[in-house]
Amino acid sequence: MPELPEVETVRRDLARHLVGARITGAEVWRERSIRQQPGGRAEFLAEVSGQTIAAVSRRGKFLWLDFGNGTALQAHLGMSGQLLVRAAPVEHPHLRVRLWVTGAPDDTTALDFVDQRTFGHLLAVELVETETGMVPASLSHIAPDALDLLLAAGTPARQAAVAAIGRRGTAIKALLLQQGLVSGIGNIYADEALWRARINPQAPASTLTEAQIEEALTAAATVMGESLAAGGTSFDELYVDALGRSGAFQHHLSVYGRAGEPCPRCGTPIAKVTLQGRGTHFCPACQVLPAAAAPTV
DNA sequence: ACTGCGTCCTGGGGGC
DNA sequence: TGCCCCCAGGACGCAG
Repeated sequence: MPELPEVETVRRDLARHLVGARITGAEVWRERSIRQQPGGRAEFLAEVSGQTIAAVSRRGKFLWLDFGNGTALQAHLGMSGQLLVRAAPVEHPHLRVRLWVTGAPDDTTALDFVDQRTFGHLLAVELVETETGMVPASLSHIAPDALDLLLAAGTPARQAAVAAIGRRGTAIKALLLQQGLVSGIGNIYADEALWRARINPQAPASTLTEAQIEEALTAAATVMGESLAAGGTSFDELYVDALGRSGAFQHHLSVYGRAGEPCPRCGTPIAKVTLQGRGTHFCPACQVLPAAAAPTV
């Protein structure tokens, strides 16, 4: 499942293979993959055709091909989306959209959007100016991402994120997943970050200290940084980079997908519960609920 | 305003 | 062997 490290890996690949290229045309096989385009297929084709890719940018799990003229092609990979650069057309059962390009830095002639579960999407958008640069207008509600917040430790943006989280009575894990508070964290890295910070995922954020919330954010940024260095996490074929290569960080996960296995820190079997509809992994011994949040029986 | 659940979608895997 | 049901989850919509 692509989260920040996986999306950033893809972004870097796309920047290397596509900056300077011009989109000559597009084919849409699955209308659902461009479902957010108000004018549908015709508008999508008109907006991307003829555009030159000036840069590839990212915020959280969203990335966009910046056309350098105030417009862009936004992409979200959802659960199973892949953006694959091709030297020649490749058949794929889950190919949803193909962009044809010319003038790439190498032999790339196509960018394929492959998406088995179709939770991802492409959307031609306009960019708006923000304090962090030009971003798609459709993403103005998406917060700065976790890696930005790490770099900005101690700054007002980070303090604001910590305060906004600490005000809420919701389980800390659910808040880490809310892209409007801090972006880029998904189910895997939320579990990993909270294990590293020794915080119970079900703990209401308002029962945590400011230092604990800081630690959760720092842990999220740290684990995602490590994953980025390993090319991301690939559980199956659903995540690969833009050249189709798998990542390696799945071998370094401490709790996610390891229910019943010993906690790497204390040996206690890792527990798995459902929290707001999401599989949640934690060590019941290392990650105890704060007394203030303990259930009153 | 905040909270939490349902919905979308597909293929793989478990169970019978 | 075959079939059916459940499961995975990011973002958003909606009800309470």
